[in-house]
Amino acid sequence: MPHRPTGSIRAKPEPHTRCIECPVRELALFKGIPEDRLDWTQGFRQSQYEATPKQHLYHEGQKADFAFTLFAGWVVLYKSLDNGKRQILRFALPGDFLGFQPNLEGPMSHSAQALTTATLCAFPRNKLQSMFSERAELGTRMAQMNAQYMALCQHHLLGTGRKSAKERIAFLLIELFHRIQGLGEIIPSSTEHSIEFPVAQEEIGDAVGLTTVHVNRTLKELREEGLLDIANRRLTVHEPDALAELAHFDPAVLAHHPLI
Amino acid sequence: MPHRPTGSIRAKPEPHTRCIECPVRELALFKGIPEDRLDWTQGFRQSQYEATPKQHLYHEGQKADFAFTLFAGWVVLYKSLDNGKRQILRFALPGDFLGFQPNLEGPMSHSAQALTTATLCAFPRNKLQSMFSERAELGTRMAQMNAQYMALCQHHLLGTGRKSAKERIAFLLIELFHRIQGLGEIIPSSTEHSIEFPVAQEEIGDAVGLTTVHVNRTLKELREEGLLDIANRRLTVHEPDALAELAHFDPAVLAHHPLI
DNA sequence: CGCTGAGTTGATGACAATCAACTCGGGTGG
DNA sequence: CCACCCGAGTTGATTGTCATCAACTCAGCG
Repeated sequence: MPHRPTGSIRAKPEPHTRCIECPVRELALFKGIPEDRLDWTQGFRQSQYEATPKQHLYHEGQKADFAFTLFAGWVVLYKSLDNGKRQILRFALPGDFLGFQPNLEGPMSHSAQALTTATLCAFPRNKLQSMFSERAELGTRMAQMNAQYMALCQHHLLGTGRKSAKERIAFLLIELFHRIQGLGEIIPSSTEHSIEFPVAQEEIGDAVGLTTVHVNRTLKELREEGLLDIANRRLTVHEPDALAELAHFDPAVLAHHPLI
Repeated sequence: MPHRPTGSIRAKPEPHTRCIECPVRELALFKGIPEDRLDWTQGFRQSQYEATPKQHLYHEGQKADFAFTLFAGWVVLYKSLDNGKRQILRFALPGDFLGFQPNLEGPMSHSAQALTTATLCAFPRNKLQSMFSERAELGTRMAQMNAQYMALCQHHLLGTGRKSAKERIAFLLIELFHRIQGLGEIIPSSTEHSIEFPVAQEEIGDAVGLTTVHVNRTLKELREEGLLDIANRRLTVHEPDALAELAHFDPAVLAHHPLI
């Protein structure tokens, strides 16, 4: 599966959401920026984009023009091997920042692909440098967000390295369940026990390092144990506590922490 | 293997190295800070510490008093599972920053343990907050360093998820080889083809997600193929290019990139 | 109505874990 | 000084988890 480009990014038709009324602002990079400075932040925002399912935002190994704040939808970040295998690094959800890396000008270290229709706020990469130098507290905020993503990445590393198939899958599902629940009203269609879940079994496999066949069998086990159900692009978690325990998952790691 | 505390951190006897003469300053958090401001940075530095092999700097799940810049020696960062397994997240080398995470006041997300005698520069965690707000470019620098560590973490995730035992081990070894080589004269005892390597097979296993037995067999294969040798706490890489190719390793990911 | 992509199931095999025994070198204490 | 001890490394035999290959179901859709 080469995971090729499927088109380029298209600007969303006007009107664009303004920073001041942005639903995810307090989750995202501009958290803590005073309201009277939001005209400044808006100046750095090239415009809003809409991506269609399977569309790539940027490609591993190629230079990219933009970094993004995700407004709505799901995006996967992944790395590929030349034998066709891929590893999903992160499921990006609304509020997440995509595309920050040490060398802002260099080729991307990974690819980003929309899983659903996704709305994004685009920042020209060549302006990020001056954005960070003009308002240096953005650097601290970026460091904090990055540290959060790092914590997630480290949890998955622990999982793929040291947990069984069942534990890994359980961890991924309960993690995504909690992350979506944490977004609250921003994701309207979630209920106490279920969330919209536009993730195929193949993607679960690519995230936890298993084949689709084995993911399928493992999901069947979890289903038969009454822990969860996946049907119609919807994940229902019947026993969140039992699932969390099986997965060695602690919801505290997802909490939003102060720093800015 | 419970990996328990093995003592608490001891202050290094005077005199302490001053920031201005710090050998790793340009690799570390204070890169780019003008020389005439280094008295300021020094004010945040509690003091220097010396850790002995196997000693812990902080423990997963417990609060810690300090974050550190590593001066000299090797430190491993790892997470544990209650069944006794552990996953090494990163081998920290001189210049690396240890202990930054989203909630500076909360319990540590992972443990840090010295592999060799290690010299560290300690920052009280409760002062980090004000350090970042007083000189906000430190935030940007921290974000950049974190992004670098993130890239490493993602490479390892790709490895444990999608590569064979041989590829993973090859990757880890060539990565550490290049990182040490990149430190140049700071690590005097390295030569063109060999570096000091205080890493036991058990630690290699904990890093790449394999048992010591399997690490041993795989190292034997690599040795018999003439790619490398490990003996007397020293790693010799006979065929760096072949090893890098086997590992799908690109040295460019370790390059130091500008941002500050 | 047949096509397609995702999901499901079975049979088989490979890779790595596990269990167990043994070597070897460095350090310690008798 | 030597014997013993211990931790790290090495090797063999066996088991188990997950990959691979292949076939088939099923729902959605042109």
